[in-house]
Amino acid sequence: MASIKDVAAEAGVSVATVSRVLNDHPSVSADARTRVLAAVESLGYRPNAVARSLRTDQTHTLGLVISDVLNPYFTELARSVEEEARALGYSVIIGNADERPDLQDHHVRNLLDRRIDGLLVSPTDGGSPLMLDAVRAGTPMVFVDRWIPGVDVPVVRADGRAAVRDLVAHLYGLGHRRVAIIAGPAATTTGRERVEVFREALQEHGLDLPEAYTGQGDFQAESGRRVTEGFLDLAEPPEVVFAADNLMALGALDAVRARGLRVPDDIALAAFDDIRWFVHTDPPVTAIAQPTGELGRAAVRALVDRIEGRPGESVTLPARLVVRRSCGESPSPVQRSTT
Amino acid sequence: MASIKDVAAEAGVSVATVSRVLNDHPSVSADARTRVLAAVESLGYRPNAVARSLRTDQTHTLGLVISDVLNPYFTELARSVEEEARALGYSVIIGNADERPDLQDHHVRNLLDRRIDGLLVSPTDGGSPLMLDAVRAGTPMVFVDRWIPGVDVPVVRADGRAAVRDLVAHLYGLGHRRVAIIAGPAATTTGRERVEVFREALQEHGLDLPEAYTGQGDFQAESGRRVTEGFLDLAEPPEVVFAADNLMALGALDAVRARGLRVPDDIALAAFDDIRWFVHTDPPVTAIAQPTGELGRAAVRALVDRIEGRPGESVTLPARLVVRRSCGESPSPVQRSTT
DNA sequence: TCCGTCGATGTAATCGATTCCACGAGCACT
DNA sequence: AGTGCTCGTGGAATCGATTACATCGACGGA
Repeated sequence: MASIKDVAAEAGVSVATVSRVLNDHPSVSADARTRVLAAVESLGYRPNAVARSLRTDQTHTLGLVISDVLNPYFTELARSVEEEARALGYSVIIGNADERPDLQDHHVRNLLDRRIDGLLVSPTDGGSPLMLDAVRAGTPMVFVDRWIPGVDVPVVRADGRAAVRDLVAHLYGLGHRRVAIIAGPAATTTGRERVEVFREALQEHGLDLPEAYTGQGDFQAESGRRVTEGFLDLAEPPEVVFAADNLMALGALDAVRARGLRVPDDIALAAFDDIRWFVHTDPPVTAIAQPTGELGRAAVRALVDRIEGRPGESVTLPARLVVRRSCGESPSPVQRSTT
Repeated sequence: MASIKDVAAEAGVSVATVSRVLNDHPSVSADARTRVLAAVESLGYRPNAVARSLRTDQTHTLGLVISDVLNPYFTELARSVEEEARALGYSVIIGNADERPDLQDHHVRNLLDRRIDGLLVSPTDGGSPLMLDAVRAGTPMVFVDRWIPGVDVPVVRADGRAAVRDLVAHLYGLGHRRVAIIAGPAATTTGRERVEVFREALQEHGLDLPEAYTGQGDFQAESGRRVTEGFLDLAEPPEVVFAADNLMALGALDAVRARGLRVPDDIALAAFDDIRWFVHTDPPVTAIAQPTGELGRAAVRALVDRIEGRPGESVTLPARLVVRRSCGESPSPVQRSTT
């Protein structure tokens, strides 16, 4: 592959001049410029990004460590992140942690070794020493969706409080009283927070969330299935199950279907995270929708701000309830969506 | 960030010795080794992958350019690719072409500029000059799922011929005679091939696939919706629609639902690519399942073989039909799956 | 005419690693 | 004792870019 030296030789100038043309530095003659460009063209020269990065100490690359690629919420996030980054002149390297702290660390280490300019993370756990070190060392970082409390890093996330309150009101209005949750890992902020917010909202209606009705999941489908099985095995199963993410809701559907039961007649279901498929499931699933694309874009903007020396602020956007049929038919015509 | 020089100074040896320890070269004394390792530890030193790549001309990185991240088939593929690559000591950089040739070229160029060791592509079109140049220049490459005919690059893919034949037999057995397809872009091999195979299978039953019943889609949901609308507007709509991928099937479901019609009573539906959600859609969708994970792993193995100087062969694995309820109830108990 | 300035260019240092080559010490063999 | 190993080590070149600094010619003003 042709290097800058080959171009210089072909154009009959020095490598410095070639570099100046390529980075459109002002002081280069029109004549030299055209000769260099012709040489670039004829050799099919492309600058070596590795060499450039070594010299300039910039890779124009962002690292994105997401919790689970198989989760449509995160793939949509990844997509919007890449789009916005591209618009700002950056590329993105994605690492999939698969909800495993060790894999998360593997990817963070790998990305740091590659000297990415900044890191976007939705942490799977309470904060590995590795990540804390990176923050301390001054690596530009932004948390998205989930975060690590007590670390001075901007957080871009959705606030589900109002939507969860709407959901509980909806459930209450349909007559449901025995309500259960499939929680995410307690090591994650979203894992804890969604349970707390849900419990508070229930209390406002005088309902509580007993131990037996809080199942511990890990945000992946299999755990949703397992926890739901447990609920169905209880002497008095819940009337509704709220899954803290879409994959655990999928697992819950699996469990219900495996027993030959029906949603919502035998047991109702709601989920955090709305995805396109929920419109077409049997029945369509009531869910809390996050402004996923906007979150991804805001996170990139915050990170690039940090990288380029501007402040880079936290952003919180509201989530909203999308009512469908999985919790039962509304007696009154409340807001109903089919999209 | 500490460099190899800092480590050398701290350990009281030369950079050459540090490098030897790090790459466990045999001829280095036990004493020097322990001093170096201690220095590495105390400085928290991590080798700069950028510098290393520049010197060795290896990045230990594979590029993966996929057609659409929002397609669960491709995210599953991406996941298995990353897993296998990691096992073999490589990282993966994913580029999402979003079914757009220009974006595909953008990513290919970006990856080549980064001097990735090899490229895994499922091309969105018939072959951009850029990609052909890369092949000619000797970049190790492997096509996965889709390929470009006439280019000497290993192809790892599923053969859907038998499964499509099974599908047609199934449809025929259920009494369907007016059969339509939502095709993928003619510029892609899978786009063309699935139509041809389907048409051939129909002919074996004496059925044909008229022009009006072959809709042109682009593998994305919106096109599936649009084409299905067209079918439903016909004076004599088809009895079955076969979508050439899962996203177009989703779009078809959208169209059917928007008219207040039901699958399979008003119109039956089948899809290429099976995904978890198809079990829970209303109704569960009959689909052709590819061995996605195995394809991803085989593709990585073939690519790494090429990179490391071994042959690296094409692989074709069979797809299989998974019958569910979206084409109507089987009169006879044929193979039926609920998973 | 001379000097200062400016524009265009080249030389060489530099980034952080790897690796070829040279060198000295220690040891075995003759 | 001299020769020829091997082993451990350091010096320095190298990868492909960017960029500080030096140089040189032209030109304008005094």
